[in-house]
Amino acid sequence: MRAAPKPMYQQVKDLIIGRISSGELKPRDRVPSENELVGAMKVSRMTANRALRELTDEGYVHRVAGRGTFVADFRSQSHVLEVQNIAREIEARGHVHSCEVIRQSMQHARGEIAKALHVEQGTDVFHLLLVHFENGAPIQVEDRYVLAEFAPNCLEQDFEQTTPSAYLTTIAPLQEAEHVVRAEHPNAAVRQRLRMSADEPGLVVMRRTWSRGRPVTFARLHHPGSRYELAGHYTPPGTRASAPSGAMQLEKLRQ
Amino acid sequence: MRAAPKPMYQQVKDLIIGRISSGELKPRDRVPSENELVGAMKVSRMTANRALRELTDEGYVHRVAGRGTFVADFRSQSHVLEVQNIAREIEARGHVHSCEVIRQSMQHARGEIAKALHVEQGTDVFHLLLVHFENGAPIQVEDRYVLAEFAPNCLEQDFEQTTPSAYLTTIAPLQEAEHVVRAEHPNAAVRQRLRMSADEPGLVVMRRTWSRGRPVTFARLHHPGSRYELAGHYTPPGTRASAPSGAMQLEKLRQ
DNA sequence: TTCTCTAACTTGTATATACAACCTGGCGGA
DNA sequence: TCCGCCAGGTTGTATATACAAGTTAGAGAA
Repeated sequence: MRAAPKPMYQQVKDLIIGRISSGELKPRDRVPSENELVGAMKVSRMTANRALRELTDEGYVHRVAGRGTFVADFRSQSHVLEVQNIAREIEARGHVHSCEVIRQSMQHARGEIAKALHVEQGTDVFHLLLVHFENGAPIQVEDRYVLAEFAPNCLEQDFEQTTPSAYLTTIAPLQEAEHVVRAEHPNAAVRQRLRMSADEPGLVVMRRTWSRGRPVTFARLHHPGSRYELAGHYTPPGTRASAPSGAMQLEKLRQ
Repeated sequence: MRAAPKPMYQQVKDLIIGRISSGELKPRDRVPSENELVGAMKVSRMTANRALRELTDEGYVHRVAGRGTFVADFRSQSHVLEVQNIAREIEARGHVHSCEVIRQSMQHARGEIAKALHVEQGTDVFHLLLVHFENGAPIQVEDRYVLAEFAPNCLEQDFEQTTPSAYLTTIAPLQEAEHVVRAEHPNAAVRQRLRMSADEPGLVVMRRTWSRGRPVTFARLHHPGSRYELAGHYTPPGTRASAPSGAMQLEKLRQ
């Protein structure tokens, strides 16, 4: 059985993606121009153009006529981060975000953490426990584990200034994300940090993120049900949205 | 001020999208071939090819070499329906889905319903109230409003056989979706139908869907927190997933 | 009738070429 | 020195052409 040879435009795409995934090309770095690819890979300019254009659609790179092609800032507004950056979300509402670091330590992964990150029991991981505030009111407890190998200088970061998700995206592209949303009563420790009453339901987002083909971080995000909700708006690519800031409108509707 | 003329490939795309949105072209209908577009719109074949190729990437059409281009089945596995079809979701788990219709009536939209659907107070809407069961256990109360003008024969449907969302997608493409997820205590009526205990938190998904540029349906989906959770897996387009059925794995992780 | 093969049409890819618009650095003049 | 302009590189689009490969309908043979 012979593998069908990949089309040239796909080979060009794979080359660029490979350099980005490996870290050889970092965000804002310049990607070879169409003409350079013509010379280097012996393809026509149209083929190089198609490859770079598709990489643009897929969010890997960003092109400016007259200047060149550049590795995209990981992932400016892509789905992957849609739920992720709570600081930006709060600021977008015009409110003040602040954050308190409860724990920032190195641990050995055990049980479900090792399982979630696909590593052996005992592998080094960083454990972060933060509380995020919106205008002074606690709105999220972030309980996060990060593969130590992936983010070696995690302990030196000041997460009261930069959220973990913002920090992690500066290290490498986040390529896949998985989340599970659940309603449940938080345990006493979380409830106290979120200043929730005993019978208030909590909204928990469990989130796992991949980079370079393997899971690198796993987080449990606890929210008070009375003060937090998740909103999403999906438009098929290539359509201009017809809903004027739709999510905001729905947020106003109370049952 | 002169509007810059749109590029030809975009004009071709707009033409096809227009015919699909208007209903002139229905799912599985044949779309003009590249050569027909060359003749009809005076463009080169490469330009027609680019237009149809991008429409493929965006999920509007589906192409088969040798046969032609066809309007895609709305929306086979796109984001828009990701959360939507609970019957398929339950069957995918190998469980049995059943459904009980509590109410199926015509009403006049008032208050927040009229607001959510962007129509005048008193506009005709259908009100559906269903309970979905997984292996006999109630798992979702679906409280849905549908614009009567959009789905005139809504009262004749047997929703115990076909879920409303499956039915609605046969009428017209669902182009945009918006949802808000919230944890809250359900009211007594919902709690009773879902056989929830008094202090069990509920997971509510409020969902609004657009077709042909306007909102056509608005639904509140109530779930018992102990038996239901939302899972999502995002992969940037053009990447092959590296997580083996990732969402299923995370589902196993209990705190 | 039934089967086979071919002609015609379809998409998928690749190249060479062309022109427009945009951006930057550097040269030359004031 | 400072400013303006232009050359050359970059992307964006469009066309004409070519060949490969998948599909189908129908002609023609058995």
